[in-house]
Amino acid sequence: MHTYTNAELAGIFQTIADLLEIKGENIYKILAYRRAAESLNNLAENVNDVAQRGELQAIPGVGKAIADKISELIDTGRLQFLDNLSEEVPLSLVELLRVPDLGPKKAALFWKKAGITSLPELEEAARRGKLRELPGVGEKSEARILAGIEALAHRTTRIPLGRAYPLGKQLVEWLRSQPGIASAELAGSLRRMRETIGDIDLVAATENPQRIMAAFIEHPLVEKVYAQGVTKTSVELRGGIPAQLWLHPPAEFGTALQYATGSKEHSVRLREIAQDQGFSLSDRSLLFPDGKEVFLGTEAEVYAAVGLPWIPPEIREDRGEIQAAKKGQLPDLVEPGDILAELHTHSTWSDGQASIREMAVAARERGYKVLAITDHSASLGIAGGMTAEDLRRRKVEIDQVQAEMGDTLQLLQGAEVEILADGRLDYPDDVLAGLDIVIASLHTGLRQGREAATRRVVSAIQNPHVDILGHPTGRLIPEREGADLDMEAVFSAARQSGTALELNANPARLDLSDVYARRAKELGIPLSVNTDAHAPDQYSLLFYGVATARRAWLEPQDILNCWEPGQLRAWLRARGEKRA
DNA sequence: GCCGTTTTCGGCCCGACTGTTTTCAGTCG
Repeated sequence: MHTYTNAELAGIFQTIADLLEIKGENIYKILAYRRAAESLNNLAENVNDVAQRGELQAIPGVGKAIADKISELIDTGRLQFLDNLSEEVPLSLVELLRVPDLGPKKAALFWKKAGITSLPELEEAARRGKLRELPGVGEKSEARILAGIEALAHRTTRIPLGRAYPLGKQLVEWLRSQPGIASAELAGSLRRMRETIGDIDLVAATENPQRIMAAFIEHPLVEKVYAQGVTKTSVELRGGIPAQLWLHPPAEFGTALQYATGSKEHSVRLREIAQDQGFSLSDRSLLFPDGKEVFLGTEAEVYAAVGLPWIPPEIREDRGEIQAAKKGQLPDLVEPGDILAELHTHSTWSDGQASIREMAVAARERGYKVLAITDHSASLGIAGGMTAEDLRRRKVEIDQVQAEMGDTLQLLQGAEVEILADGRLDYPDDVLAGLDIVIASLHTGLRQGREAATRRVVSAIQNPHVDILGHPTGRLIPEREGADLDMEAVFSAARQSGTALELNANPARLDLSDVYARRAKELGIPLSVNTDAHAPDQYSLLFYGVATARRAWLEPQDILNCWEPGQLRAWLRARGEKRA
């Protein structure tokens, strides 16, 4: 019995798809492997559990053949099919596909005609000018490949949302300010608000693309121009972030924006529906068999054309949104304005940079009705954690600020208490009982094994004083994976005790992830979207948390922070009474 | 290889751009 994470299995099937593609296998077979891999990545439940129940074929895109392969991997830790395949096609060829503009056909060519099987060999051949001797490869291609290899070496794979979004927004606003631009929007994974993005996609509507493109490549953020066309231009921004701008006439803006937003999988589904209804859908238009072409200026018209309501970009991932839209059952997604409470903040009593009063005033200005001050507990020395005595003194200050705020803002006495290495909490129960709200979080010992880490988190969840599990996995994007947790065990414990799970809004965390948060919702576990603000300006990070909550299909009733103060206090009180 | 209120067999999305080409193949999103 071998255990794999969903991502590991997905990676194996992606590799199989890559190898088959280099081999020149039927494209639809390859797509089937890719679809199965994508599906595994989107699966919130661990695939080992699904396998144990014998329900692998219930996973979308997994049929008998792939289900058998998953079972073989879990049973034996190996896959005969892959072993045989890699005898035929060297595994190391897969890394060539990471080079931009180098696909399976070129990889096969380099391998068969020049004996190249790895990235270093490819680089060497390109340097010596050997590639240009091959059919269909010229000097330009050779230079591009060399440049691509160099770019790979110093590119941080995917870009965190928090880094890309401000840049994207700046460019969109610049576009909108240009004369002759009818509209401009973010597109791609950035508009869908994925936690990391590959490049910044922009779409704008204009009748004068030449002039806009010319101005775009002169923008101060643009460092390099990869490719420039009339409808599409690819550039690299300062800091090595790739960006693309598509320009379309205003009449085509709807189809263009839909197309550029994706996801690819979502758009494939839309096109299938269009095909069924007897027309084809492209980024330009709807095309009917009699040659009639229909242009659509808004996305809503595109969706209406295939008989669907407009679908919010954040859920366009082919994770059931098309089916839900067909049935008129799209979720009523949470919006920033629905958030009435911030339940995870720090003040100068631990590692925050602002006083309780400053945090409270700023919260009131944002229109919040409830603010919890949740400073760190003592053992987190690096963050100036508070002793029980500190808590008593802080209470006096919170009470003072509360008196100043009157009934405009309700302050909650809280703490973010460490979950210690052995699973105990950093404050004794009688101290926890004296607080209005308790968040329990992991900050240390994240490299413990799966069993120990899970036991730790589960025991914190089961402590009746704990209301919210803070940033549950402890991951940091992009550099740290987070604790290796058996998430199903965590969910099951949370469901049983009614403990809420946090969706930490900091773009470096976004923890729980969209996939896990959606799973939690499905299980009826309450979620709490918080910024973990250490200063008033960090309240604005809420935007990223809400976006991720939307990706998780969360509605206001699923989130503590959207509840009216009375309902929230009643929930906290009820948990308090259960403790007593 | 997957999948089905048309189907268990025969489909499976579409177009732009680039480079190396005299009409197209490969890559990308």
